[in-house]
Amino acid sequence: MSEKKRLTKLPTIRRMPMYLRMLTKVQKDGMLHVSSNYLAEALDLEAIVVRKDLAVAGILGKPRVGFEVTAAIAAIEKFMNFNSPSDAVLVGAGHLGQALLGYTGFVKLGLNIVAAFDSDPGKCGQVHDKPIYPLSEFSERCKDMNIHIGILCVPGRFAQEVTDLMVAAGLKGIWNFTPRKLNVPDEVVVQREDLAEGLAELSVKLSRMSGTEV
Amino acid sequence: MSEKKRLTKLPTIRRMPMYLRMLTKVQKDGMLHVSSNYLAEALDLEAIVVRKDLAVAGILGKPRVGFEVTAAIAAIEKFMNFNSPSDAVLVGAGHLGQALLGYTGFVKLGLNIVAAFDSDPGKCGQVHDKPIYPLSEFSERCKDMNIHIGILCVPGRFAQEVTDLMVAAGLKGIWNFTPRKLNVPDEVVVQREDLAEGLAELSVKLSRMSGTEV
DNA sequence: TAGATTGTTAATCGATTAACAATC
DNA sequence: TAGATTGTTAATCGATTAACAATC
Repeated sequence: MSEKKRLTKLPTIRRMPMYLRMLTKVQKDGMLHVSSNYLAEALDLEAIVVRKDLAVAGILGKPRVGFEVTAAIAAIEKFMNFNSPSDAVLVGAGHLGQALLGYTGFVKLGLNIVAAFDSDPGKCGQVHDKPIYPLSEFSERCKDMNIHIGILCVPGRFAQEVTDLMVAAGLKGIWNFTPRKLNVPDEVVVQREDLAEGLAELSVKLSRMSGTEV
Repeated sequence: MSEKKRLTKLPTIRRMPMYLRMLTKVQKDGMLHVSSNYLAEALDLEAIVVRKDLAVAGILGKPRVGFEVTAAIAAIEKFMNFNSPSDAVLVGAGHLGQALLGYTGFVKLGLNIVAAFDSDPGKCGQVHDKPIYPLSEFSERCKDMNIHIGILCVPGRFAQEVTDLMVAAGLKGIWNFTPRKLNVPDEVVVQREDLAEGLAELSVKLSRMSGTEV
């Protein structure tokens, strides 16, 4: 029903982890309620943005009181499906790969990295309590574990090759940390993560600051 | 002059590194000219977006011919100031820090990471040909080297503390890889890099794919 | 010349921001 | 009650997309 219900805009979606983090902090601090104004201040946003975003996740506040912290946390987790984490695998256990592998915060955001793969046998073994397998075992293990999400941390020149492997193993989503465009079938989702974008933004903001307009 | 000239929109700025990469590749392949259509196809964009963006960087093409590859590369590099890299330092030589330290692609984008710092003496030494100094030497070394950009890769709970150190050392831009909001004076620019945003986007796209609308 | 590809100008779309009545 | 804070509705802003004349 309501098949054509309006799709939530992406900027709002992308802000959800921020709200969740801040609400959790605020909860730890013992606050039972929080105003949009408080959250906005703490997150460098406008209060109206916070209210609109929370409304999207089904969170309504009370005038004079604000938003109930615990309920808001629960609502975001439900809305974003953070409570039923998906298992994921990572390919490319270099520094970046290991950094992601060791980051414990993803589980709270619905992502559970269960294993990594690397073509270098020397990298195989155990890192951050996560097993690293030879890439040759990729397809078999993914199917065994019923994996749907892959994290791509290999050098750019191997990006498409490993992507093909991921698609063949039945993965449905690829988090792409290489600066390459990946060719995938329509039913596979690719999320690019290109640090160069942020760097470009930073340097332009800096030159604007110092007067060297761009 | 033209102090109030229109500021280039950020989305365009963020796409510049992509164009530069693709143009460089195309150049290596021996192409002298390239059409907006070709670039769009290769980068998953619309041709009109490519043309508008390139125009912003001062690159004009010729009907029937397209854009001159070498000139376009030069124009982007000039527009983005990629040719005069800024020296930067990094704090927090964990896995993420080391990954950034080892990534050679930043120099082409105007960022030259010259050293890292870590509070753990065990981490100090040399990584990827870059020196890692004790954090206690931060301020002195930054001033000596006339550094203006800092990359923050420490655990979240140290984020503000190290930020204060950076500000005190005279840094003007901070690339923030922690999920914390940083308090800085007005004249300091902070660029957030929050992987959780991309992850949230990916998981929503995935659930949309599989019918579980969000 | 004919036609591919450009830059420009206008239209659309989507997100943010503003204004304000509702309400606890 | 008075006033802080909400949700809603409308206005603005900015980016993308569409249409098309210009031109090599």
